[in-house]
Amino acid sequence: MNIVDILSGQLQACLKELYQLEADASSLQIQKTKKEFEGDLTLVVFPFVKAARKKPADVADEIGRWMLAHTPEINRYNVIQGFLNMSISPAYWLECLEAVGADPDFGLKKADGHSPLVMVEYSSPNTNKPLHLGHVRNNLLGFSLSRILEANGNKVVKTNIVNDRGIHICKSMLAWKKWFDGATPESSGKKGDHLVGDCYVAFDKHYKAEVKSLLPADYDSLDEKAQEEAKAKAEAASPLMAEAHAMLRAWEAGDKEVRDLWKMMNGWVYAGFDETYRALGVGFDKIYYESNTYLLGKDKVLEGLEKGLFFRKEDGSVWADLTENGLDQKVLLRSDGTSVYMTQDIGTANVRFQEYPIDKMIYVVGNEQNYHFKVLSILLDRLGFAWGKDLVHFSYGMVELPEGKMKSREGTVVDADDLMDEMVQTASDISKELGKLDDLSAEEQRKVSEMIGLGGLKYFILKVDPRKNMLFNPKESIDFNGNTGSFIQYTHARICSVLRKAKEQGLAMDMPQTAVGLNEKEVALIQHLSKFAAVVKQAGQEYSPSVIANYTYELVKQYNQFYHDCSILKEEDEALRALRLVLSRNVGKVVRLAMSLLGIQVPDKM
RNA sequence: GGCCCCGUAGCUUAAUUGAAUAGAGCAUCUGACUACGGAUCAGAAGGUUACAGGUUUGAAUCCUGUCGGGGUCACCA
Repeated sequence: MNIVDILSGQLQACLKELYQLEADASSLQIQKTKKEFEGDLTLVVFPFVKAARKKPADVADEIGRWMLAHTPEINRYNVIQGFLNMSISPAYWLECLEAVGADPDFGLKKADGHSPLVMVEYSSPNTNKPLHLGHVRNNLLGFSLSRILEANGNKVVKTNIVNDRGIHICKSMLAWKKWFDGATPESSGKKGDHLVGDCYVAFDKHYKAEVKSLLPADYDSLDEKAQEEAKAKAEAASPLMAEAHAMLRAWEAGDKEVRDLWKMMNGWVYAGFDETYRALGVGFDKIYYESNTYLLGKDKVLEGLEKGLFFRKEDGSVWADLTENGLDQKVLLRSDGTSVYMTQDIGTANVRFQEYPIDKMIYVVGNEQNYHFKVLSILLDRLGFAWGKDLVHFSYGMVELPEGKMKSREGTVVDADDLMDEMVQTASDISKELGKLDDLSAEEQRKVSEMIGLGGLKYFILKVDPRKNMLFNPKESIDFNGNTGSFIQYTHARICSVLRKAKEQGLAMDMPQTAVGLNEKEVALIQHLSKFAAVVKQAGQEYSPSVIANYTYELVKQYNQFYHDCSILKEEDEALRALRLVLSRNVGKVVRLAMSLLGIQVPDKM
């Protein structure tokens, strides 16, 4: 049992006895004692001062005396103003340390028959261009989130909805037909998604040139408003765009030639995406395609219309009135009866619910769609989906670059594949320069470089609070100092090395039976270590990998301080050495576990 | 303009959701190489948490206003 739970149980009894207070566990503020004070855990007593009708320090002292008398885990206490600092007995910390090693699933909760089924949607790419840095954040968050939810005892279905239809794909298709001379991934030596992305860029280039040629001769001399109008007119008159729209209509009508081209080009893209996903280390349990689901929401909307949940305007379009929720009206079906984005999401939700008994749905989608998901939640709830009201939009901020924003038009996007290659290459270069991997085979060197390069990238992105916009600096992310993935990986590799040497020398690595004294740093380390389970739980509730990341960094930092403070292998006191080896092994175990929740591999040697 | 999010050291960022002197890393400066892996460790310096009020025993955190940045307000997805 967690020490905080033990203390909070005792404190509840204490408060009842002393002040007749019924305090629930959540109202007790137990926190780690600041390092400048003596003690391990601190109770904030201010909330009880009123009921006790005494000075804060007196209340704290009274509670402290009671706790010391009734709680074997506490061996000392001191009071500073309204803060009660309690010291935990070393025997308890040793028990904790042993518990970490003894439980093979330490910190993880297994799913059982009663576990909720959570579906996590993430990635959701368009098939007209390759994945970029923004997708990387999405994929890493979605994947890590799924792992954290699993660690909390949920059954998780990872899902991806691929936006494989629409005008943007037609643009790529049209460009390929016109200007690419039958190029294929094989013939061009390009990854399929990149080739299709090139087509898209080519369309945009030609289209822009075309629009420019359609502008009136006196365009430059017009005022701003007139320029806008002239431009809109030119865009509307563009034959290229008209052709793309014609293609979309042909696609929707099931035109064989268009569909075949569409299938071929999407096939290229999927092969390319698979490669990127594999490199990133993410995956899915179920993939939905929008070409299969984009017509589905209509029935649900019409059903809602019949029930009087929605209303029809004179022109035939169907709307939801959200004014009672403080929002405005939202269109659900166009006047020609066709679906909009929102309708599709309703349809997709319906299909998912039929295929899986979902208890909770989590959408990992950028924060520019906050409004959309607010509306979706209300609509699903109205339509009777049990999880509609509580659907989670795991909203994350944009990734910016030191040079400014990523704009696909200006070519300042960072391509996911290029980025990963670059990171791995940098990791390899630095390792070689330092001569770290000299005794490994070329194959092992490549693997380790991959782990380090990708680990740096993943950790850099995951350690930041997902809600915030973040600045990605490729150079800093591969830094080997400070709060970085490689620093954590390095420490893990060194722990492995220590354990290897201990084994070679035949040193004991079991919990000593005789009493062993613990110094401050060791206690702090064990205390932090034993917090792991609580951190995983917290991360699951907040849906935030950054909680795990920052915890792991703190643990590794503490270990390094402990490591430099003592000679583990050269220690002469056998029992103490064994204890320190156990400590090292358990830190290694927890680091490996925590990193696996982030989807980051840790090498034994690097 | 309406609504939503954000503003923390020069830079990148934490803060157990309201607690003690706001914690790290980078960069800068100083120290430690008989290294069980120095891709390390110890230390210095750097803050009126955008600003102004308010609530509270206590505010980076909650409320109001101002300024600054972003997003969103399509019969696009």
